[in-house]
Amino acid sequence: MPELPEVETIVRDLKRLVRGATIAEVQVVRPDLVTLDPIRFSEVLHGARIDRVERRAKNILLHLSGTGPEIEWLKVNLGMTGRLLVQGADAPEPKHLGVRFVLGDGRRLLYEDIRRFGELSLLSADAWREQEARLGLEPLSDEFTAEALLELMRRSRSPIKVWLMDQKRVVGIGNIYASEALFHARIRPTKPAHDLSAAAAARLHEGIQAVLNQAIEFRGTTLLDYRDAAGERGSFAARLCVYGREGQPCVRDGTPIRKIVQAGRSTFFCPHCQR
DNA sequence: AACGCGCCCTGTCCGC
DNA sequence: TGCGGACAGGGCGCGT
Repeated sequence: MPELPEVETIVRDLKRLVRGATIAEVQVVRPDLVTLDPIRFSEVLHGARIDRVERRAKNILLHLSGTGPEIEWLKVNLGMTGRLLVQGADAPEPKHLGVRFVLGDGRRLLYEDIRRFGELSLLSADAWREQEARLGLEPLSDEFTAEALLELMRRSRSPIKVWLMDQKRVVGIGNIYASEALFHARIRPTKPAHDLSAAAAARLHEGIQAVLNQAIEFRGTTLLDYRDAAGERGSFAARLCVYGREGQPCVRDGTPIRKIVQAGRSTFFCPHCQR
């Protein structure tokens, strides 16, 4: 579901809405969503303060104080259908509620997840450092350059579209933005990563950043389930060039968009202008 | 080591 | 209208 732009939108919302808030009470409605024993999970968070909100890859990170020395982070991965919603005390609760955080001022921070592929985990500073070390480059950071991208791609024979979705190299790109970035760069999704030229790497670098930044501007892509922290949809879906547009004319040259399956996921591209 | 596949789960849509 | 199957934004663990 949520890729970097959607997670970034939620993180920006949460910074505004819950930074500095205390957690008065926690109820775990769906125990399979939390990594700890649900009773322990609630106990640890009781009375904690959310002092920072960050994004790394597709994870939302709440930095906590008042949890004791063992636990420093609440990491939320939204999976396909996860949502983090901030609501007033008497707003109706969502149907697929997973975890309810009652805040000090009475508002609720709610984790909802229809398919329950998401996960909430409590981590020590060391445990998070270890996980974080296995994640690839942030595509909107200064370390992500066309040269770095080219160097990383040289090591893999994977089709470039599949390669882009692997969070060990570059993070945050999922099924929608992989197709979109390749369209912008005019690169065929089936091309082996190590076959891309320096010029293609430069176009892909530009395509990735342009697509992600625009999607953030439009508060993400809502196909069906995605919502921001206020429960609102993103509006980038109307700007997608290829994703979900099989058979419709390419916005550049009118050729019908094709859909193929790679590593079990749908890929969309223009067979004429993506070579 | 790198890569492909099945699977976790619920909801929706399409063809018969 | 009902029913089976395919498919949906992610990521893990398994086998080769």
